Amino acid sequence: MTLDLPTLLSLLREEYDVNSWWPRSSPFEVVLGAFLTQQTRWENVLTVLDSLREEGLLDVDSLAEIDLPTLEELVRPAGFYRQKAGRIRHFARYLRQNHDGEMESLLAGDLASCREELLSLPGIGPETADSILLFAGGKPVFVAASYCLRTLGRLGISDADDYETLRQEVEAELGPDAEALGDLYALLVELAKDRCRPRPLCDGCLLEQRCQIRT
DNA sequence: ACCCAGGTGTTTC
DNA sequence: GAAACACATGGG
Repeated sequence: MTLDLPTLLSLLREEYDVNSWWPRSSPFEVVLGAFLTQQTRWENVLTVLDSLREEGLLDVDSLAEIDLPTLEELVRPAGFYRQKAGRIRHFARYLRQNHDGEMESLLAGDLASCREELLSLPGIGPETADSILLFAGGKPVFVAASYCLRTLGRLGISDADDYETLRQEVEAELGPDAEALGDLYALLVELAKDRCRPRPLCDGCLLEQRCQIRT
């Protein structure tokens, strides 16, 4: 029996919980999380988001106006703090300058132009752009992270070898269903975190975790 | 002490 | 063009 994407999705939904992924945060907060989580554990991101919230800085104007050294100190627990602080402040300033500080405005256009605009900003690459489109904008895109590429490859579900190919493949197979696309991405990451625990996903289809597999 | 994490940008062959 | 490197803290 071979596994298709909808089947894998329902199997993973039985195994893992995905409710912790951006639990109805504001779109702007999703953006902050998307920057902060780059190459960083989510627990460390929460530390930063919590302290920003505590300081009352979790809004566009505050972060557009904050002085850099202060923001750097707040971002420090999430690593790469100088880069991330600068990029976050730049995003806040850009949003205020070009979209009246409203994420709804940034996310208003068609998918392709939104994506292009996000990708033009410093610190936003494919994964961050698609995370924002999906989790802040509710747009039906798949975040084809390296985890997804590797895991779907190992399962024999996809032979895509680059980000764009896998993204389009999955979007074509699951259809424009933002919830399904988001769950699949989140669940594949949960699966990857749950390393070194071989797990039968279906008859004759054992997913060995990536004990020695590098991302 | 070493390896990795919900990547991106720059430099180098 | 791809590969290699820089960015950096925190937890296993």
